[in-house]
Amino acid sequence: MEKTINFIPIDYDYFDFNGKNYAKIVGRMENGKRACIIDECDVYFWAVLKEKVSDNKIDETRKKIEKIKIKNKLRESEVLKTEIHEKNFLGKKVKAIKIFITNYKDARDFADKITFHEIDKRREFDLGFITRYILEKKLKPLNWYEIKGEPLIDEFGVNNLEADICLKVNSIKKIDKEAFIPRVLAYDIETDEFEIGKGHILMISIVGENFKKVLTWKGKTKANVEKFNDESEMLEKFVEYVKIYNPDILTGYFSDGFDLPYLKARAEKNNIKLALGIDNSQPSFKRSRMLIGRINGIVHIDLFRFIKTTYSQYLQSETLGLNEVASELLGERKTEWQHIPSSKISEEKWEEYFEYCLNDSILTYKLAEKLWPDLLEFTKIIQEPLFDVSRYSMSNQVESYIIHNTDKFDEIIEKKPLNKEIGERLEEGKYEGAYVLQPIPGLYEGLVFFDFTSMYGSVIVTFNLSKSSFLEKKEPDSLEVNIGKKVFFSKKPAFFPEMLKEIIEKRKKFKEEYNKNPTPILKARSNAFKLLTNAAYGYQGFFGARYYCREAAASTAALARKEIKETISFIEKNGYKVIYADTDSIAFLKENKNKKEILELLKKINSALPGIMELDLEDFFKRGIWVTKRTGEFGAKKKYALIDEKDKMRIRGFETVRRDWCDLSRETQNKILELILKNGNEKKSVEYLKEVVRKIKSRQVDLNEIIIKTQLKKSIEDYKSISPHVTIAKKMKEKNLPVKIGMLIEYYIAESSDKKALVRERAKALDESGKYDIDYYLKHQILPAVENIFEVFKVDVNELFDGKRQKKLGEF
DNA sequence: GTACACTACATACC
DNA sequence: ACTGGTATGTAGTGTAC
Repeated sequence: MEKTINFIPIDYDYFDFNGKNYAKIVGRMENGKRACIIDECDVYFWAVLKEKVSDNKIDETRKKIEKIKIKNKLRESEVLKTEIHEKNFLGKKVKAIKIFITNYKDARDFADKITFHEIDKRREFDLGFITRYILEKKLKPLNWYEIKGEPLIDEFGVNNLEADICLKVNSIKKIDKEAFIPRVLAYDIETDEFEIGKGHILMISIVGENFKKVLTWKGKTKANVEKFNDESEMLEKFVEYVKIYNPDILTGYFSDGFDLPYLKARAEKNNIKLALGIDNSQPSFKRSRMLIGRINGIVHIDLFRFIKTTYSQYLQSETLGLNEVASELLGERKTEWQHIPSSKISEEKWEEYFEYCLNDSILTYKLAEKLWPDLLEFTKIIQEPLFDVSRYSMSNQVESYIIHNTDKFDEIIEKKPLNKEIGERLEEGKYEGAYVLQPIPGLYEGLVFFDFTSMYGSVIVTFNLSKSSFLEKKEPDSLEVNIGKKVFFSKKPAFFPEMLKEIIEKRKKFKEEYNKNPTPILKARSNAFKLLTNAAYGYQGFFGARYYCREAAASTAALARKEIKETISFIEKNGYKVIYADTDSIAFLKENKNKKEILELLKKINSALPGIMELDLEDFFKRGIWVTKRTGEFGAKKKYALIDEKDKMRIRGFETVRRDWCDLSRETQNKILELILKNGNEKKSVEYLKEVVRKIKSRQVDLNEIIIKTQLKKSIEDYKSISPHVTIAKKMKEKNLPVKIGMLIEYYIAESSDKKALVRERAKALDESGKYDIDYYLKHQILPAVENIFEVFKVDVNELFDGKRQKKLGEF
């Protein structure tokens, strides 16, 4: 008996049954109950025919293809049928054979066997089944559908599923329904060893809506804390609570790489099953570059990964740890907790530890709520499952967007590059990128900043730069670009620039909508299109891209250079003095002109700009300072400080904004820049500097002011050059402290009897006692940060740092 | 023994 | 190797004088 449900697909999976592929999709119905639907779809790929193959030959080829069989240990696959279609491929009309097969996993093997002379290319054999399913059936994640289907009782093993209804799909119809709010459960674990599975899990916190718990087998029971006899009982209860809460999303912070694999490892050790899946399966892990943890029927989201890959560019945070990210996005910090061996934790201290653990889950839960609009919008726009979108890199997001938007263009999808092709692409080396104007150092009064809106994106659209419009040789009415050699692009609109044009238009539309009606959803939607726009250029220059086109990327940069240089000349021709420019922004002196005149200039520039290119007024600034490089007397690029008419500072490139400088030099430089920009001269800042120097020399500076933090970017053994932070990392490892790739190594530079000692030999971890090296902090932390600023005013601060006086002090 | 060029590395800008 | 190139600047290292 056919049943009808309203359904929102959340988690996508597939399985094989009798050699065929089936999609298994878990979601919710409007009453909040869980449903699972099972569906099949055509599985096929394309064989693109060479030009001018006769119909007879095509028929022969089809027959040959239809006879191909693939036999392996698991199954026997065959070609079900073939069809001939007129399609587009990279800007050309082509004839292609659509080859329907029984199992998508064998597509590549089939493709490898189709080597007939009449066939030019094979494509779309490298799409995942879920992607193919979503493309074919248009059952897009996190949209509402009316599903008609036959209830399943025990077919396909669905009787083991914790779902209220299971249907074998007959029909799918998109319907309009209001926003969906998922059931989210956040979790966090605390362990006594950092290495996965090595120690015990001391406690697990879980937080959902009106749901807060800490499970432990340590300390004492209290409100929200449940104590168990051992780790094993605690783990079993954790699974039980997840089942009771019945979440759509289970989320952690860095849980792909830590919490989930740790839980699984400890469950194994305790001989229990971590049956979190709705089919009672255990989490499974895939190792690509990093570990990825999947739970059947529940979307496991590692918020750290989503933030790192797609969200971090909005953030100011210097690290992407939970503490900094939560404090920036939520205005809340982690609870204080000093990690000590669990054997040394006293009764009262356990309570603090529970609080700490619970708070991590609370923050994670709140972050999930905060980021939900972004996750939702990204998923709906990219059209891949939430699980994948929350982990995709930007190039992956762009590529998936393309894949799910090719049907409008009737395009056959390009294949992923093979390793050999990637090698070749990498060998081509870099191409010339953006233009940066060399500034003349000085303090300037009254500045205007213009910038191009989505410059590279608008260049790609305006000049139609892409793999499909790239021409092997010059053609009539083609665009010629010099990228070291001459390359040509067709003017016939190609699908990549067309798609990007649409993305840019949507971004504009949703931004306007957001300005009228500022909801988080509209903001997320507009941001998603902005991110896609910004990533499109990098995508075409990325060696791993299906639509990689070095010539298009290099031409985008070349044309952007041309446009900004012409704009600079134009501004200068209109009597303005241009101070600085970088890639898509131009700074010039306002002089005695008023805002209206500046806007008129802008209008004049815009009327002459080609295509959809557009220059925008970014802001006016009261003052700005540019300094020299430390080596040589030229103005430094990418380093300047501004103050706007509301006295708000904007500092770029200076040590102040670099996390690998100690707070003392960052704060000193920041204060000095502030005093100069506010007062218009250096007088007060000299006094300020003198005071800082005096403090350093008289050892009045606190340890936390002089800590230098440097990231460990690879494993210790891989370093060819042993710098201070690597030395400290080594020492930490010897002391059995956790040393992981990506962590910030903290140290300070101490005095040493050996004056010739290298910096790394003087570097000390924070718990090592020592006197800070006055000379080092003066000459290597403060002086470099301020010297060039004072040089602008012809003030030589070197005498303040005189080494002799400092030595005298030390002798006392 | 020191000055200098060079490499390795980290981090920022857009 | 998992978006692009441009740029500054420190510390370590090898070499010329």
